[in-house]
Amino acid sequence: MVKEIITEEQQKAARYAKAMGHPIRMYVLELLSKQSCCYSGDLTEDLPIVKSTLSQHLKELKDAGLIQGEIEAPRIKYCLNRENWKEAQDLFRKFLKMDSEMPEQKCQ
Amino acid sequence: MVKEIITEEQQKAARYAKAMGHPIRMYVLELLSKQSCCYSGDLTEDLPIVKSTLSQHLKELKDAGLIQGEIEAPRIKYCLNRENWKEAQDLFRKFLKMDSEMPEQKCQ
DNA sequence: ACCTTTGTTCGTAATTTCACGAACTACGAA
DNA sequence: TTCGTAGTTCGTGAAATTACGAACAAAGGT
Repeated sequence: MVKEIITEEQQKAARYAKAMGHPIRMYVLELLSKQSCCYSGDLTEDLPIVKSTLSQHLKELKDAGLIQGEIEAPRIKYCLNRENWKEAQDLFRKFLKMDSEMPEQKCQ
Repeated sequence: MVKEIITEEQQKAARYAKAMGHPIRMYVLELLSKQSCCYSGDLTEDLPIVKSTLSQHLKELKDAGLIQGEIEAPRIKYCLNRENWKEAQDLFRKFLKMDSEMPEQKCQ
């Protein structure tokens, strides 16, 4: 689906971006970046989706490595996966910084 | 598909993230953030996809507002859409900065 | 043991994404 | 005007995404 000219970093950044590519997931990430943790139940109360759909979104974030769940019976406590969150931050920062202020560069 | 608790900014950020959510598109964006413009033909030579597929990816980036094409017959010159690129940068910067260094915050 | 709460998994359906090749369009050059 | 180059659009599948409700699993409280 890709090739060697596409770097490992681009692959990773795309993976994270994809996980961030939905308003619900963006909302969850932003919440978790502000308040350290949350429970699925609290989210379903605020969000316009049923719990099973939310569960899928959380799974996507989990699969992408951006969040992690910790059992705290009978609930599950969700937090950011700090390690990967940092990696995503670094990747995006690098990516975003990339062109900050460029006059007129070569065109091809 | 969403609701009011999800902010306009989150919607926008998610839209940009979605467009960035594929290695090919990430590659193109990174290239354009480095070299100001490129042509589709140059890309197809390097990338492992045929031109019609590339055209679709470019269209997605265009629809998301991240790039723009300018006719330069017989080719089309692609550049970043500076205005929206800046908006995306700001949105992500804001988002990424959000938790930079937090000790231990309230959990719900 | 049984019930309640919490969240996941399953089944389903509609939509979107991704990729390809073929056909088409636009435009400059011969 | 005909030809070649550059890129888009169309048609087609396969796969992934999004969403829902129903059923299920886990664990604490009664």
